[in-house]
Amino acid sequence: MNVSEENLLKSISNDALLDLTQRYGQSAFGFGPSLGAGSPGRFPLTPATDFLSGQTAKSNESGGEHTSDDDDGFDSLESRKRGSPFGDDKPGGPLAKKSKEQRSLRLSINARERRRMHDLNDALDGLRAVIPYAHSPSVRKLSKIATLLLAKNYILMQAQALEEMRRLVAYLNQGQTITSPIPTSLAPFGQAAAVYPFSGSAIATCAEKCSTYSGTPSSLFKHCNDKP
DNA sequence: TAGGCCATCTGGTCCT
DNA sequence: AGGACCAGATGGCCTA
Repeated sequence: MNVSEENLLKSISNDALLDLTQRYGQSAFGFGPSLGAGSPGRFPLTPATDFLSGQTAKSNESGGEHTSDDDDGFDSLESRKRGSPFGDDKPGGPLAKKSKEQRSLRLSINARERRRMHDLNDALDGLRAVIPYAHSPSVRKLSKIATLLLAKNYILMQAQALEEMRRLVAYLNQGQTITSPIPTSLAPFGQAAAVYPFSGSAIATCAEKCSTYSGTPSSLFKHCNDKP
């Protein structure tokens, strides 16, 4: 991945954070409105434990979700519905010339693989559910690769936010007081503005970001219906 | 219509 | 031996 793509993901994740903040409020991120009156929504802290527990719950769900679809009936049905590229249940298919035992084994392996991929997709859906991005019907579902890249960026940003908070706590523990509102030049929050490279209006449109990173040949903008 | 994304099948490899 | 994992191939669907 090149540098511009990383910048792009940074912009997407920050936009997504703002989107969630606006729709669900700061309480959705695990801290109250009293923190940082001068920068509302700038530091959406999600406790790592919550994030992890949410994933675990989803993982358990998906684990027991597909325990009954490993029969051949499901196999054929799904193959037809999705459009099996090999048509293995047709008379002229590749499995037709194999013995009944081999065919049965192959169908069993196919069903297992299908179930495995479904579990993987369930896990990806769980990841999409906890990643802050626009979940509205007008926005296309994140692709698999975009989901993974965005999740990575989100984790990095959360780690950075946590580090900033630690620094702020350490700063406060030194016995110094901070007047309200917190000046943007204050060290712990100074980097927040650097992370979010767009206007101070706190609502950066997709169009704004697309124009900012217009030189980036990336398919990740496909979810954006607001291109300039 | 081309390209992106996806689901599925398949054979190979590794692990238990 | 059986299951998990992986990558390649293939075809369907959707969008620009």
